[in-house]
Amino acid sequence: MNPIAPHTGTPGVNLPALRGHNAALVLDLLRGSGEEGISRLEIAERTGLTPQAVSKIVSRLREEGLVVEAGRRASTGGKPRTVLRLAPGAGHAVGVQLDRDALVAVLMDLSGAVVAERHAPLDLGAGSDAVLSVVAREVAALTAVRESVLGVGVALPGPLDHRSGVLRQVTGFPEWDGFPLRDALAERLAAPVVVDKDTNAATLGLALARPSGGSFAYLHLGTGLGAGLVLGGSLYRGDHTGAGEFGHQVLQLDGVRCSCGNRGCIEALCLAAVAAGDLESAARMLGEGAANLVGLLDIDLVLLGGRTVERAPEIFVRGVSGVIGGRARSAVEVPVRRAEGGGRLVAEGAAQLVLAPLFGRANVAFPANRN
Amino acid sequence: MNPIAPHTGTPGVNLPALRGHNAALVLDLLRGSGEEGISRLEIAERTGLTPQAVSKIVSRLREEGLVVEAGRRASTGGKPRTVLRLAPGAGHAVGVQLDRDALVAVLMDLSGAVVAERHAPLDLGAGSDAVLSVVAREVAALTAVRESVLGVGVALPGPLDHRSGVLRQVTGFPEWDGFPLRDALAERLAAPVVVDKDTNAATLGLALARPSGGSFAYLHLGTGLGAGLVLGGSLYRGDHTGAGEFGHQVLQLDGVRCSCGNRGCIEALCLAAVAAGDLESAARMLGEGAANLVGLLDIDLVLLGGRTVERAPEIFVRGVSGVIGGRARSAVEVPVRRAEGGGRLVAEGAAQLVLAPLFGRANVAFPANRN
DNA sequence: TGCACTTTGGCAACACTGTTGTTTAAGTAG
DNA sequence: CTACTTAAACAACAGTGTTGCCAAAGTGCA
Repeated sequence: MNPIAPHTGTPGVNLPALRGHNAALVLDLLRGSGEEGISRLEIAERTGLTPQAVSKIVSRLREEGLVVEAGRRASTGGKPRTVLRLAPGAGHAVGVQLDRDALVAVLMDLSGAVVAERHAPLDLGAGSDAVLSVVAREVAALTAVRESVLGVGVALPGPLDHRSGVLRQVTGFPEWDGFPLRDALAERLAAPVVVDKDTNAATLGLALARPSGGSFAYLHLGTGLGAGLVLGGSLYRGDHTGAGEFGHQVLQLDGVRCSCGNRGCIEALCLAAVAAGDLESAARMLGEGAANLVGLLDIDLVLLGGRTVERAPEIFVRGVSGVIGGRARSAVEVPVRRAEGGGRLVAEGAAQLVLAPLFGRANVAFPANRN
Repeated sequence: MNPIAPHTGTPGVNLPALRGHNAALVLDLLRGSGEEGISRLEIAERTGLTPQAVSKIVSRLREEGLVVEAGRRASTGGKPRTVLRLAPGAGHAVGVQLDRDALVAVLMDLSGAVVAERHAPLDLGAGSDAVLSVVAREVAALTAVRESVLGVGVALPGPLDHRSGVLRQVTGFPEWDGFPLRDALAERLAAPVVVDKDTNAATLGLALARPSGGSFAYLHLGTGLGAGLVLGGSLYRGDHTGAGEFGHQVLQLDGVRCSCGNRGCIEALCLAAVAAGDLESAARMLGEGAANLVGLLDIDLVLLGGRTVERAPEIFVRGVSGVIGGRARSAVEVPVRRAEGGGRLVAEGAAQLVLAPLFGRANVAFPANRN
């Protein structure tokens, strides 16, 4: 790829791009292997590259300090395999979740482990300057001692364009409409910044916690209802970062009026049931929407999260699972589970917005990717 | 990629794979340029490859007979650009549509033009032997004089696994359940065969008719209701070839009973309205489902097709467009159009199942891809 | 008609990729 | 201690796109 004259259309691949791709692949396998580690030959088997190619790639990564040898496996009759692991301290990313009334920030190492965490109150309606100041303060506090901070990922509710990092109208806070959050923060922090929707960030975090490949949906039921989609192993944002508009799916043509102006939106139905204290009913309606989605996208797995789900996870898991199982047009059963991660899910995902490109796990254009 | 020991996980890329990728990219641009052609420098601009790299690639493709020079552009003050075109006769593919009562087969050249066409009656319930005989006869008639037939694509209704080419229970014809159509046909025809759902084939055909990139949905309303999805420029089949199950999306929780056992499926609602002669109402309900899908997947464009739509295209386009426009939560308008192609859409798409891999436009594993 | 200039595209040398063939390292088994 | 097995590195290699340079083929103006 020519970095000077940007091309249109599908990119051609040259040797540096090839090298980067394979290196990212190896790093991703190392990341996925976690504490256990992985040997060169296992990497070769999983990538289809020759052992010698893997040796060369690993050798380069070791020189860069991203990979370390960590013991050996038991012998199977010959020389034992050398275990490789990601050098966790080689890089860090900050993830920030901006919510209506609170901020959560984490410092994450390359392996995905959270090494520091901060919480602060926030008033998203207090104006951009005030909000940016809080963010800058918390980020500074997290990165005070650390070097090698690769960038800052920011996740927040509401529609936005993750490529340009410009917000659209955040629900309830019209003053943010058109605000170039990414560039403003990047200048203030003097670090690369990536911005995305909170559901997308959470979903990315969940995606990276699983082996690559496969498809799942993350349904988030809190003060609103949204979804994140992972299709074929990678986060699907849509062409305008608008994918995952799950809450305003119409489930009842002549149903109750929703704040969006339509009738019978699943969000309105669900939240009405929650307000009435009927969580079982809310779970079943969520299940109907989930079943629509599962059928449409041929999805393997449904994960549930959000404050309302956390109030009674078993009820929601059982309810959603029941409806999907009842529809079951395919032979394969689709498991429904509660999303792990709890209150830090979004902030962790935000940090992964920065790390994911290193592992070839993001379609996000990340400014630090110049090489 | 090592062709002997198949790997698991994301594939590593080596020089042959890189070469193949870039060659496919160039071929796809040539295909997309159609009659007009495209010059080496334009290819370089669109791929980001250097002009010299494009020259080398084009030179190889010309040696293989896939590309020819065809005149020159007007000069802009210097040596005029040489126009390149795909050599249409360099290869052909056969596309076969199997429907409940009829067969349509086309012979397509590399450029996507149909050079021959056959229609025949068919009884899909007459048993595999009888059906295969009809297919073999029609394919033989089409390929009698031609050489260079790259393979045969077959599209038919009902669920199946496109990777293995094994049918599942075709609606209304339980005797096909588990039949290995791809392998059986490949043996009988002594040619590579690819099998896919009819909606997927039609959608692939539509996708190849547009510039690469972008997302759209093709909604097919005939005796049933299905959808094909193109996300980020490539056909999305889902992990088990089950994506596009649009018809059994529930739109009315307490609605009329559907043949699938549920209540309020959009297919049941639409077809009931059609049966009652109320096409406007059917169009609006189709629109509600389409709007759900557009929001969920952030889609750019909706194409409508199928026998029922063809009865009154304007009504459906207007009805669906009205509902989507009314929901419009994003700033961008989503156009709704009738799918071009008419009765040959599926058969043409079936042929494209064979051709698409040459242009890097398919995630389908095609046996002829050994290199 | 001739000359300067612009633009396209090929040729040659090059840097660097993963691959192949071979060797060394580091174990187990008898 | 020897024979065998397995892992990983070393060396030579084929082949990719890139770079630098030059020939080809036009336009435009004196």
